[in-house]
Amino acid sequence: MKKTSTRDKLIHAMADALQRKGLHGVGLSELLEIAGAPKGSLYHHFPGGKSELAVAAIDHISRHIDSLFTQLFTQQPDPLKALHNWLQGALQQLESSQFERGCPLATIALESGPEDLEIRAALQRSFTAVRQALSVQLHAYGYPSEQADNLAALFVALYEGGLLQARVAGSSEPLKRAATALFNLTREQFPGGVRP
Amino acid sequence: MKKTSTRDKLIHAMADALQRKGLHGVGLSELLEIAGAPKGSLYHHFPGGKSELAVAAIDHISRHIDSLFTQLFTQQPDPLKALHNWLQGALQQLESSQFERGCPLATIALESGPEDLEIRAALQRSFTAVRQALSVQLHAYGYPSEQADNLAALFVALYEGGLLQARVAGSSEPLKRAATALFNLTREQFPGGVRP
DNA sequence: GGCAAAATAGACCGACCGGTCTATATATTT
DNA sequence: AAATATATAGACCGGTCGGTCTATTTTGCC
Repeated sequence: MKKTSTRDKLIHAMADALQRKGLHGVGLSELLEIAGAPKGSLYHHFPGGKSELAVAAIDHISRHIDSLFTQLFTQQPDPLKALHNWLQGALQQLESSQFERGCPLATIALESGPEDLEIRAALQRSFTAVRQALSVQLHAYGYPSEQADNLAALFVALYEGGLLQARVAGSSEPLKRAATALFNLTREQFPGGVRP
Repeated sequence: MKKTSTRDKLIHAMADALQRKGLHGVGLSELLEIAGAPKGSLYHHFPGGKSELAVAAIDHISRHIDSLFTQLFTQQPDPLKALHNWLQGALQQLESSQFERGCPLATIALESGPEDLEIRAALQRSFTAVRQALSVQLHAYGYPSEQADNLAALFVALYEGGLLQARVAGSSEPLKRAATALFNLTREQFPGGVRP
């Protein structure tokens, strides 16, 4: 019953590879084998080759994050708690993959150079959107927009930096510790959990 | 007057490449050209090839960070201010390189898989040492050791996640915002700048 | 000076890289 | 059914990858 188009299978294969090993870490042959597609299909759907596929995968991931956020913030209106849930989810994914699957965009973000114009543009869009979405929620929660922007950047940094550390450590401890520190700080800012 | 040994030139070339493009992003030929050395020298000094050189570079970088820390914490006994200086330095390096030079260990940290045993071990050592050094300073400053550990992990996350965001954005703003948010939070914890 | 160890030098190798190209099959449209 | 666009299929290519190997030069030591 799976009607997954070849195009989508390619995008998924690339997205998965990006999360696990990054752009330079996967070869086309590996990608094609996973997707179960021949080379012709790749260059039919993505004439720009590997990097065009990467851009498509980044966009796909970005949309996924977006829908995940709306889901999280709907289930849990307190954005700090929603953010906590977000980190929990990321952590679980990391653990259940033996610390292989971190942030799906981080590796290619660091691998890409200024010459990778479109990849960089896609990444920039995605990260900006994430910070924006977070900031909106924090602002609605009561933070002045300047503070909300700052806090949004800090949360993304916590996510990226925490996952990176956890991956290297082969343990969730660093991310848990960093998250605890940040949540304690924000909690102390609003003692009793009441917002200003 | 330069007495730099070939071995050191190779390590430096690799360290620089790791910071700019990561392990998969550089070829041996490029490395050798930068170092001004032939292939024979590489495999003479590092029989394990590229990855052994990478380990040596990671260790080198780790030692560098270590000495940078002792310097920073000596100049500025208040660890929060020292940490601020640390971020300032990283930011300046990032800016003055057109956002090419971020954390020298982050890219390879994300690229490496569990199969890269020694690289992972070297990275783990290095990150653990950094957190440890930070924690010690925070503890000496008055934080209970548990909190100090947590805060150390958070600061490293801020550094890694902030640099990553700044790199993608092509702007220091995300890191500056994240840092501002964190320093405001820690400042509010000790109103007036006095510790508990 | 003579000799061994260390280091430099680079030709060479097979494997794999991303990418191109032609041929065939499958829908879609008329 | 014929014609046309869309998609699949994979052989093939030049270039580069990391790595090996032999030859030569430089260094340190007696």
